[in-house]
Amino acid sequence: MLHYDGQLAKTDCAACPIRHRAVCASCAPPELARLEAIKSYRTVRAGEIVAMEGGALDFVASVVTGCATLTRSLEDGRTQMVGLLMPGDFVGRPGRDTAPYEVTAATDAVLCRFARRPFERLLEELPSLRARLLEMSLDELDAARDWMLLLGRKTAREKVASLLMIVMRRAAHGGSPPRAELPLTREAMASYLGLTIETVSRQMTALRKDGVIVLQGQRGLTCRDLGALAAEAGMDEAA
Amino acid sequence: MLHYDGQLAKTDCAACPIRHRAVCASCAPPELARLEAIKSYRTVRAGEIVAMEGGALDFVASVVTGCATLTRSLEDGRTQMVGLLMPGDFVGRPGRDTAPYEVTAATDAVLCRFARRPFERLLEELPSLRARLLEMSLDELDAARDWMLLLGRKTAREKVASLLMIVMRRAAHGGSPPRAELPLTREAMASYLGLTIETVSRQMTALRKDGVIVLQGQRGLTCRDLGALAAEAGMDEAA
DNA sequence: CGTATTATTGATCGCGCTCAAGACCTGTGG
DNA sequence: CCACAGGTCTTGAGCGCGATCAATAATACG
Repeated sequence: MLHYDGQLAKTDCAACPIRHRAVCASCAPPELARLEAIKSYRTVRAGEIVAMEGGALDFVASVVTGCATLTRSLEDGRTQMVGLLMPGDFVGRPGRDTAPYEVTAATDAVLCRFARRPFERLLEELPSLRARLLEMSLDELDAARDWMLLLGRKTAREKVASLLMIVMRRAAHGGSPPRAELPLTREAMASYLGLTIETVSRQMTALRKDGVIVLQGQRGLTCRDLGALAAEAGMDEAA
Repeated sequence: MLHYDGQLAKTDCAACPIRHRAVCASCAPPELARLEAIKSYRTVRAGEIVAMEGGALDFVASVVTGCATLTRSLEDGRTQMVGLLMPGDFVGRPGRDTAPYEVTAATDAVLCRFARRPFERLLEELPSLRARLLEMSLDELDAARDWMLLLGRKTAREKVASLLMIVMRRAAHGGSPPRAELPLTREAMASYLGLTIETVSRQMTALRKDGVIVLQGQRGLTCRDLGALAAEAGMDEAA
């Protein structure tokens, strides 16, 4: 994983690791220059709250490195993760000035931030930016709907396997056998899956004992047979 | 509820009941004319499948009257509703030609359809159309995230109360006490909530016996105290 | 080292599912 | 009018999955 601390302000967009995936992906160089003029990087530490549920959100941002989560809560403290943001993903909502959910850094992370107002103006002026944001929003919506199927109908074992599949797809360093570092604590996994920490832990143990996965320490994850994991997850094998 | 059968082809957009809410809401008259040139109405009967999961979807549409649902399924038949479309809501996904979920009419419904290709071209040419679709997609995403909190963390009683709140907000005929017709069968409610039919039925009975709601027949619903219902749902009272 | 945090494992409980029966509602035909 | 069928909804009895409560183990950090 790249570390930008210190030299971040100097990084230009052409060298950005998420140049081709983020909201700016389809901007041509002149458009990119407009965005670059209003951007600023911000490093946040694991656990840091970036925006409060119901609080002001006067910027939007792309996740450059690391991992952030969106969570919603009930008054009595029950919480549910409603978004998992990986590098390239977009935070914030143009046209609204308060956050409907809490945004938290799951790991140390770097954000590429834009003040909301100037970004909204650019959104009106740059068709490729608007088109890309629409495309990303529709992808998010599809992902949210898959997630709803998971929350509503899958068993605990299927839920855990599904999350591991998602992580392997998005965070696996290429290599054989496929390997990844879990960006989430057990608590965050439980929040994602609508389960308790204990149940997540038990299912991880069960998948390990059944030979579906191998764990290295608390975060390391290897899976020799992604097809078997997908089957446990009740997903199409189209990994 | 309005019935358009027969005279549908003649209805012009200016008289459309969803003119100010649908994807066309922010189009000026000249833009509207472009849309009007490619639209066609389609009436579907309750229960009719509009698009198959994984099947071709060569059109997009607005729901004019009635109610449609989006559902995703696991291979063994478990299904979860992932979208509930009321008048004004948008069906389909520009830029993708297969449906990632099944689209079904929950009640008799009227759709205002646009062939996908021509609609995509208009999307590129009409900024107000694109802006409105982006806004609607972001609203859908927020709604999906609320729904995820419901699926992951709410009890059966809270889930049922939440659904009744949503219906009262969106479908209640103004009047005191607030009254609405449920557009969903018990089966559809269960699919929405990630519950079984039996549990939905039991919770409806419990809410009735506790005086929170009054049922007229199988579909009629009256609620004298929306605040009490919101409290049962674990929602903010901002109805 | 000691302390705090995070993860695992065990024992028990209870909510919502399953299986089953019966009630109600609607339409059809005699 | 009733008889019957097919569907939808309600109600009951019992069970099992995942939650809860509790203790222990592993890891991180001063």
